[in-house]
Amino acid sequence: MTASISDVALRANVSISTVSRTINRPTLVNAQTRERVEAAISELGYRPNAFARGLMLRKSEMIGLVLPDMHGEFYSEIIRGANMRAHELGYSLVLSSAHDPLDTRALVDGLRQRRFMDGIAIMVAEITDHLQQALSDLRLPIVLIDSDVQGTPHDSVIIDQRAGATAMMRHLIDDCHAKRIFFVGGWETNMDSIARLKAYQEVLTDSGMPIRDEDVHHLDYDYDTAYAFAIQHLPNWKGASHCVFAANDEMASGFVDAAHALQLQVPDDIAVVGFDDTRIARMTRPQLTTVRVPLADMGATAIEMLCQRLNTPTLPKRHIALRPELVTRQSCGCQTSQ
Amino acid sequence: MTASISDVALRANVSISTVSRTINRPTLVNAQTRERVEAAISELGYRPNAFARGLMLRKSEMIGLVLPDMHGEFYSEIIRGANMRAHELGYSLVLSSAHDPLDTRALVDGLRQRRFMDGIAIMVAEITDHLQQALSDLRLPIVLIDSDVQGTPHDSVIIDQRAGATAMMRHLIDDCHAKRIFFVGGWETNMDSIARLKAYQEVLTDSGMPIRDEDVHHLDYDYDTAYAFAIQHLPNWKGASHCVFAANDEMASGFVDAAHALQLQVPDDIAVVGFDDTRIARMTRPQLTTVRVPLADMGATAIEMLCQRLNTPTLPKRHIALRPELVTRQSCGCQTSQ
DNA sequence: TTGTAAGCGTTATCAT
DNA sequence: ATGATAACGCTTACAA
Repeated sequence: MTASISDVALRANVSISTVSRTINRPTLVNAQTRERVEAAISELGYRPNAFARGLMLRKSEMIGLVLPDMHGEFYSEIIRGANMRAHELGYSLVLSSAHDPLDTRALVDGLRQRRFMDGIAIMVAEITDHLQQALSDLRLPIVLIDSDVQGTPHDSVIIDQRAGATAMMRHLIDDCHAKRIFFVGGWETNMDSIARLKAYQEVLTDSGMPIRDEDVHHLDYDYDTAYAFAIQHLPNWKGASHCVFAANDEMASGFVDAAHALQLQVPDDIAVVGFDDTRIARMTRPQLTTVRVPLADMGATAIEMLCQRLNTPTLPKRHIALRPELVTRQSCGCQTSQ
Repeated sequence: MTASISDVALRANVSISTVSRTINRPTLVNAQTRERVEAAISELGYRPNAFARGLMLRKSEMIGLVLPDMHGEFYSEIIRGANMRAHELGYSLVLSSAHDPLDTRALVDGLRQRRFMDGIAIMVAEITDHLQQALSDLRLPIVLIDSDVQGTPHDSVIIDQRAGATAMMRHLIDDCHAKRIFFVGGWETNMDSIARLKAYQEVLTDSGMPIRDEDVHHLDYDYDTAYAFAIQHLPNWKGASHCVFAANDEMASGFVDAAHALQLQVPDDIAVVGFDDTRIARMTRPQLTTVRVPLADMGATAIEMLCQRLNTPTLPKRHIALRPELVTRQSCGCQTSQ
């Protein structure tokens, strides 16, 4: 049987309060008795029982990280960042993800079963009233990740997609002297893709360039789809100072590979840029100019905000937007053309 | 304040035992009182306190997943599989990873701080005596992931690297009629790479083909390194029925891209195959023939074994080896050459 | 500086 | 079928 606090007390010839003090407020106990107690503790291999401790202290130092899905680098980077920061702050991370990204119901049910969490960092594909309700029912500190909900009663971290896409467009026009830019987005309903498209249109307008509907297309974020699409369209799109702005690196990579298959040179016959700065960006030849999205940072920030609120519940609500960063490599042509 | 069991009892005009029964063994309580209690429960929004529950039941239904690192698809797939199975079995996953993959000390300290876990699934880069000791000190059910430790007193899941590499070699020789196969491994000390090299040598020998030292090289698993290396060596390596067997997909992809840069056709001038079947394999042109490593499955299996032991502590120790699966695509040449 | 004792919210045993 | 009551292992006034 595992030793309890009274076993230690017995062995050290003190009361259990002294043992407790030795552990939690060592300065309050006489050096000699403290030594005795510490000896007893290590001899018995005693560890305080976490349940009993939690029962008194009403906290577990565990944080729930709830994600809509777990496939791919996107989520794993968030997890990595969150885990790192949680560890630094002395918290453990309890992972939980829905099977179906859109199944908020299942997600909520999972939350209701919440066991020990002091707070929850949560990312959802779609935030319904039902979910909002469920979240407040939890009566737990909550941080929303990457959900651009206006007037949410919770803290939140998002990524400033608009700023990232704008930086890319400015680079393309100002530095690469692009004359015509094709936009290849992801699913039409995808918030990120929409934000990026908006920036595309704005910068075009601001620069006095025309917005042509036929230059905007929506695919599904997939390499193969983009490759097939590119094989069809690149022959018409090619041209000096022409550029494809893909809404993620996978599609950009598909375009580059398709260009090769068509005997087109990137960036000379057609430039291609991506978004996200995943590993793929550096594994494409030429390497992709892209926008680094601070996913790990977003995870870490979410945890940090949550812990701060745990420590100071009265803190005013905060909504933090993280800025992506332009990463220029060879696929945009500005290096070769200058 | 959050409602407790006695609040419910008060409101439903019953004793706390009846409330507890209503929740845990509903059949033992009269239908009418049960209704009253259930009404009180939902009116108060009552949820049993997990700490108190854990204190009595001596279990949390939480499982620790400990990893040496969290970068990359490798770990994220393990996490994904583990999370899925844990969820299915009604457990939550508590994540924890060392900062430095080799810092077992930090890892152990983290474990000592274990709070609520019923058991732990752990993967370590290197398993020292010190760590072994720490693991037994935990006195917790443990499953080792991907650590080929002989005579470990714990359950374990590993991947049968040997079988995977052998399948690939047989395919290359029997189906693709390769005449000469170059092996490009990862770090020389990497267990996986070593196992794959061993299989390479064995199959060569079994097939009456010579083992040439100059055909075996060790790089660092990285795309860029492989690309640079390939640019140098491919001109000498090329040849009909010549093939590069890279120990992971990243390096294989580097070889393919380098071949293109050198105006070499894959697989006709030189075939290239990889290992792991990561996304990269399908994002390389031609797509990579490779070996699918069941990472998610490994994570899931680890959790499953752990839960089984939790339920039945007397179970004999088990050591499960998961078989990788050959995935033939276009880069090996067997499709075009037949 | 140390000990006593109350209480945290459950479940489980034993009466009734 | 239901209710008292004793654990579970800990923290923390309060007393000494």
